Amino acid sequence: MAGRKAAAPDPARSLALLWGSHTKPGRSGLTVRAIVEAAIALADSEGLDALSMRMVADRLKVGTMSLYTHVPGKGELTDLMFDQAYGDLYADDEPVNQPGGWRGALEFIARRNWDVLTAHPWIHDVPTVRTALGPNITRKYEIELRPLDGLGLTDVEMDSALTLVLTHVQGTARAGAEQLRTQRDSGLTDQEWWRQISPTLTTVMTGTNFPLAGRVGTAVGEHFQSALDPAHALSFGLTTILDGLAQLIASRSAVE
Amino acid sequence: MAGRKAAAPDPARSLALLWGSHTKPGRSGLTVRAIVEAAIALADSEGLDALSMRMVADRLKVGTMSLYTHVPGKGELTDLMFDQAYGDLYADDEPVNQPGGWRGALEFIARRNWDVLTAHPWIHDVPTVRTALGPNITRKYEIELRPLDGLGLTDVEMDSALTLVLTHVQGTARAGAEQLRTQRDSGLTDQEWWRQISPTLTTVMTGTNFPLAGRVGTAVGEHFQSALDPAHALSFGLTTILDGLAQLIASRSAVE
DNA sequence: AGAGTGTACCGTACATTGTACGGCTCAGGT
DNA sequence: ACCTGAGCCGTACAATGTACGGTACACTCT
Repeated sequence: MAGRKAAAPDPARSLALLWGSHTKPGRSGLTVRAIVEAAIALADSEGLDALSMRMVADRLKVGTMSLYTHVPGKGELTDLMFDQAYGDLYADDEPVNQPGGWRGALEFIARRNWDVLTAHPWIHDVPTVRTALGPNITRKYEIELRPLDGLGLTDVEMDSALTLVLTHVQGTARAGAEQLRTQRDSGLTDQEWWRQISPTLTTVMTGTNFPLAGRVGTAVGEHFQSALDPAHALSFGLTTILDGLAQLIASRSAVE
Repeated sequence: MAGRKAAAPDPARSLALLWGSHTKPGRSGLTVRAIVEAAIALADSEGLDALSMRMVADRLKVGTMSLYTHVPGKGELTDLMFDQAYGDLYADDEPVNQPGGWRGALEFIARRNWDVLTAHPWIHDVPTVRTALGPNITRKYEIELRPLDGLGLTDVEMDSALTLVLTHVQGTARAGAEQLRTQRDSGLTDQEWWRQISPTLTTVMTGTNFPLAGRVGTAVGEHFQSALDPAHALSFGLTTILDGLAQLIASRSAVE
């Protein structure tokens, strides 16, 4: 590719795009929204790498370069896709309404974020740091902070706690997505793959001595029929993190 | 690109490469090790996307296609780079020797992993699930499990606890790396960038109402001079996670 | 010494990418 | 009826991973 990275070169332009309505169609019916939706559909099934401007254009029965009338480039398009993907995260229900107080709310947040990341695994490949200012993302941040307000935490602590939970969900979901993608690409399940490399591995590892790795790795493999079980990692980590946060919150309300 | 993804098509071949010694040079002095080291050096400074087979070959004063005599493709090369990057993680010291028991050991593990990820940010872009069987990675797993053995945890719990810590470190380091890369690509610090989009943002957000997001976001921004502070996120999250693990471990030894 | 052989090396070619550039075409205003 | 501007798009280019086929060198065997 000859052009730039995936970073959007003009942040102000991106912002305007993000917050605009984009409902007026051109003379062939092309809309920013339609482009974004087509791109998301393709990315869902093919991945972000496989997503090309040509593919999006073909799906919309439009010339490739017509997309550039509505969207400055691929970077901005992925920004738009990202915000859009979080569009109806909390459309039906809110964390703050869940039973179980802040703990139940954070579990709800984790679950919903997990669902989005599972439905749109390409999100992991979007550079997100400065994109976090689209309307849906901002709204998401607002809603997710609510159950943490009024617990005695400082503002910075509220953000840290939320970030911790979201980072955990993202990391775990990413590992799961990678696992799935590898299985799909290779056409082999973890078990089949393991069986295929097993002889080579034993050959190669004779003379080495990794007793703990062997014991624990085997235990994990037998327990989950795989080297990792994302669902288990999610719940184990979440429980541990919430236990830790409970201590922080308790210490704060004790002072109060 | 015309070829396949970044996934290695032949796992057994990859394994043999990973565990081989690769010290015998060809008639132009080319070695697998030299190729991997050149690739790592380039990736460190330019990133994994910018790393191309041509660049590696140029750096080694060799024709591009000569690399393919030693390495099947780019996918396998990144696998090798990955394992190599973790080569001397614990060369001088081991987690189990640290003061502070399992807690001190996990803090040491987190710190060392953080250092590697900071030195080699491209690691975040390597698909890792099935690569985790190189000699250095296996050794790393063995060493990192040691401080968790004998605490009353099951084998699966030991793996889960370690995975939790490593996932946290990785997620946080990734966010930090993304932040740095965005700054470098755009040539703008977070503050400059914020100043640049600020007017557009206020224009666009008039009429919306996000009191919490505004309050907390502002507090975070003022506290860290940025939207996120990776070092703080690392230590906050680690403390919380270790507090949570302490409860699990205490409950196990109470039963014992 | 000479011949033969396998392997290291590499030049060229191709499909695929994002997008710059410049031309075409049509809707709406005058 | 004509002009203008914007939507649309065909072509071109630089860069990518690597398949393919050729070249040249270091051996072994006679």
